Amino acid sequence: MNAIRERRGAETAEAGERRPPRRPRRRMPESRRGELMDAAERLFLAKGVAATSVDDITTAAQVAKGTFYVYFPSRDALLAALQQRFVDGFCQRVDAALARRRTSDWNGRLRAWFATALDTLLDQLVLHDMLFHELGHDHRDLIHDNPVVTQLAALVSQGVAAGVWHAAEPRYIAIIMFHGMHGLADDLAAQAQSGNKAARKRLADTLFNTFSSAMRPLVP
Amino acid sequence: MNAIRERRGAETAEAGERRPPRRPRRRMPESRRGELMDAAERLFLAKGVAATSVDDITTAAQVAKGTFYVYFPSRDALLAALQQRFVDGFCQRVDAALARRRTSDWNGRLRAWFATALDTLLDQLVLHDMLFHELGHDHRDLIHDNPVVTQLAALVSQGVAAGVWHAAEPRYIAIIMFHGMHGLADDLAAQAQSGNKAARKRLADTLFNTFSSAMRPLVP
Amino acid sequence: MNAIRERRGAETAEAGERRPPRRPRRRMPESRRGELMDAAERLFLAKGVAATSVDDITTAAQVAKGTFYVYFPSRDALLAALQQRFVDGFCQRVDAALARRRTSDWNGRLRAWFATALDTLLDQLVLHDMLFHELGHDHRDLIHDNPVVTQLAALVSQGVAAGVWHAAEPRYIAIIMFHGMHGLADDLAAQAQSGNKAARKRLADTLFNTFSSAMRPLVP
Amino acid sequence: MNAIRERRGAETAEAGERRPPRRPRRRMPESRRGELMDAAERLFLAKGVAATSVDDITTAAQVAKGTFYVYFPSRDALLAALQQRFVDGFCQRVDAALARRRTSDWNGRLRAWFATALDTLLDQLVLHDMLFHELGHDHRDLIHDNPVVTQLAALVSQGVAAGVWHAAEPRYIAIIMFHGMHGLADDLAAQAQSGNKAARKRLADTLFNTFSSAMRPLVP
DNA sequence: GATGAATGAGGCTTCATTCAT
DNA sequence: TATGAATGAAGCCTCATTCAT
Repeated sequence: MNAIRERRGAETAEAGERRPPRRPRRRMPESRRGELMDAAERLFLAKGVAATSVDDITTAAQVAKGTFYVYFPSRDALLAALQQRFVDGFCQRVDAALARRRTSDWNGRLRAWFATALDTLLDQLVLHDMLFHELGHDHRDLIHDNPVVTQLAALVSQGVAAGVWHAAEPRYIAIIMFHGMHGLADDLAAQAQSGNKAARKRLADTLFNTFSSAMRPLVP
Repeated sequence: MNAIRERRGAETAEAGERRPPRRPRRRMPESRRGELMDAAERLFLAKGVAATSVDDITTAAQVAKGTFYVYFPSRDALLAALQQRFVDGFCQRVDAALARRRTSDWNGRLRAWFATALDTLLDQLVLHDMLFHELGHDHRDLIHDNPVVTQLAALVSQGVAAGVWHAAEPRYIAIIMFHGMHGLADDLAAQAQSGNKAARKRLADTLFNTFSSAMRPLVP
Repeated sequence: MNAIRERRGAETAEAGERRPPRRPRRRMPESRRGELMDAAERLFLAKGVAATSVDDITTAAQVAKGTFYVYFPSRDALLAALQQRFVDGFCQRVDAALARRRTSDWNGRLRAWFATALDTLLDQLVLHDMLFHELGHDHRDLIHDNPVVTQLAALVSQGVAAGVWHAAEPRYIAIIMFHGMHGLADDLAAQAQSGNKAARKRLADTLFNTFSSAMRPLVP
Repeated sequence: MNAIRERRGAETAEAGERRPPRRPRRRMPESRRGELMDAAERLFLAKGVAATSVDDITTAAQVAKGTFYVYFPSRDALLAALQQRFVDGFCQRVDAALARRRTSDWNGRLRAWFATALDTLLDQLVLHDMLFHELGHDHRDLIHDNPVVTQLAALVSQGVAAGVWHAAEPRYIAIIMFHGMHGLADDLAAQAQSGNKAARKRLADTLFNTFSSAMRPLVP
């Protein structure tokens, strides 16, 4: 706080015309917090994280600027909340997909992994990039020390243990898979084809073929 | 690239009461632009792209603020120049490495590609990330329409044409290779092992084995 | 700095209509700094320190808001500068007045001290109060560990040593004198009579009589 | 006055993720107003008037923010109430002390005035300064048109009328006394000696001696 | 070419106060 | 009475960029 600059409101008052009536408040308590996050996500997508101000967000969410700070201590806190929400959603979707296959169906699960991850990512690729690339380094660990990579590495290890795959370094393979998948998704998006289902299938197939081939045991 | 330079201290001049008049420096005016780029690169590395102002850059480069705009039309233009410089350097190194192998030595060239790319990237991974991740979306096309990927795709295609490899989608494979390599590099860096030569070798081997295995022709 | 919120100017650009021509800058270099201090002083006097914003100040000084921060690192820094200027001026005036009397003219010098201090204070009493009362405690030491009090205490001590006055605690007396004088000045100002020369004289007389009487040696 | 109270810790509740619902407290509603004043006083002392928000106060008083406005029309009103409470307490203490002396014991009463005023002030000097210096000018009239000064002036006048003292301008003398006493109190506090009983006595003696000497009738 | 004072459009936060419940 | 979510006006400060010298 400043040395002086006494609390406002007092001397600012001057004339008696105290603030005009505001528009109705206290709408349905449908989580103002979630509404702010949604609005922010929409704007980030539309004009970029950097170009979106708190003002933009509150305007879009139809609340007063000050309301933002009722729900988030700072603009950065919103970013973090959005990231967490993204990762949680991603993991949930992939988990669910894998859970629908039998444990012993190794190739089926690997194929499902690629297909679901690709789908999930492409469905909100731009959002993902906004959230995780436009951020400082510190925040990107979420994607590096990723539960997703860990999960994938486990799948590979188990397949290797089961004798269906060969891989000297399961974790490395998992990383290559994850980032390879990511690169393809980016590429598709760069061609404005993220929505192209056939293209997605082709990508998933390429990934599956590439890695199942790469992990083909030497002695069949 | 000469990212490593004098390092004239932290340059944070504490804001003295009255700054002494800067002696008119009569260096080769040719070098000014490069000096600004070097200073910027140093600062970006040290405190991040977003946190570095034009003022910081000119102060570090020991020129007046206005001078910046003599050499760059805008702050963003400097960023672009830095990116270009990075990509050029990367390509040069990889090109040189490949050029040392016989054209027919496909596996040798692929192995060389991985090893060199990994080395080059790891040598300046932080800079790379600053330059290509902390940027708005518009600027990241450099990485998508990447000369590096194109070059790699060509290598794969030629190998396929020569009958030594099998790949239904050479470009996709190239993308997977590039991003897989990238992911491993990031991972190594995340473990603060970027300088570990043995680890680098292991990574390059994994990449080579994975993809040469993935591209193994069905009928040998 | 924020995690993101990339430097402005870039994406804010949007349309090509880059900032409109500004009004002529680079006026006479008649110390913009001093002009800002003067403007601030005027406003502080008129509406109070707390109620005066940086914006008000720059508007009054006819410079852009940003210009303020070219000359002062913060609003508080301006306050400090203003205080220093005030104390310096006060001391100078009183010193000059005392210097015009012979050293041996003890009563003359005491009388001169009261008259000059009262005058100086009353001439800018409101300013003084703004500057030193509306401030946090830390800043008020300027008035406590005051060069003025010290100087006054010295005068008393010397008079005592010379045998013309009696005072067991010269420093205490000096403090009482200083604050008593201050209280009378405040009182006069509270009656909107700060400009009343006759009243000032009466006050100075009262002070002189009171204290010369209080310090009358027991054995004349 | 009950400035010293429970002292429930620093009250800075760290802003937890979700605040637990405050249990509806059913205290004597009568005490609420006083509790708010006490909390405010504690906070003002601890962090300054300007740095203390209504929110801080209600949090410390363990009531909802809105409750504040049930008891005070504005933040300023609280300040005024606090000032009034202070002045009342001061006068009461001094009155009580004077009442213990015989009316005709002029010097005894003057001495008692100095001693009591000094004690009272020093006991809560910081609070006094917060309340009366950190305020805008408008509010400081309480100290100018001071009941304390008025009371003191009356004492002097009566003493003069009784022929025991000489003073051309009783009111001026009273002002000088009051502010001189104040200055000495500040000085003692500035040396962190407010609690030093011996020092207080010395100050009171100095004041009494100074002024009884100053008011010594010319013809004894 | 160089310079650096000046600009002014924002950005982020804070907080006194209101009012539906 | 009591509550606390919501408000929105202001405030301070940053910084890319311009331009007279």
